[in-house]
Amino acid sequence: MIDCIDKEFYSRPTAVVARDLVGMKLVRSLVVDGLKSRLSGIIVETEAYGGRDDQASHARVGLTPRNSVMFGQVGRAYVYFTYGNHFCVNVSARSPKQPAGAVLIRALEPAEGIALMKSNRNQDDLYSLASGPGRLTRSMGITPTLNGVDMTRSDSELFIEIGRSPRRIISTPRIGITRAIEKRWRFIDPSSIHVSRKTRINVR
DNA sequence: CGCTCGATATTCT
DNA sequence: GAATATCGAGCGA
Repeated sequence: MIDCIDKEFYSRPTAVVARDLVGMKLVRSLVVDGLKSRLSGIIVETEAYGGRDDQASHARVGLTPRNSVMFGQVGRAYVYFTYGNHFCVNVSARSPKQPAGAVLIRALEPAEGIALMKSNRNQDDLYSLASGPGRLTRSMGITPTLNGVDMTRSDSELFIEIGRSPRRIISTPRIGITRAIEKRWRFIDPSSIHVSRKTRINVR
């Protein structure tokens, strides 16, 4: 029996959830050529995004069609399209007192279904497969059709399991934003090389 | 290796 | 019209 992370885990302050998700396993269940397949990776980089009080968050402007998952039930997938090319995946998480929040998953260390992930990315280099939010959604076949999916159920197409304990977790300012850069709400496992280029530069 | 640029949805100004 | 929770191609050093 494998543990799927439950709603209680996500019903805590978003930054705490973001930190605790490092080391957990993101699982994508899909059907390829009539066969049920499983893709997974250990989460090695996350970022927390809050509500009105977080000027870097999509939720800072209040509820819109795009960010509605951030205001809904915790433990749901928030998938959005960005920069004209890429998808990013978050899981909604927040303290019960807060109106909105989500954790952006920024990098994975590939675990299961690596051959299919390589095929999805048209890329053979293991270290480039899921080292970045746009890369990991592509390698795992995550698109906005999964927006709103309940990630606390192991029969969902996308969910998170207990993984391993990272040796160490570092926090730094978030990447690719211009507002609220003082918040150190990015969490990474610095022992993993499966991280974005920008991350590595920052850690060094 | 580092820099610039294109892709172009959603939202903001 | 401009900015954005990004990535990879193309180019020059």
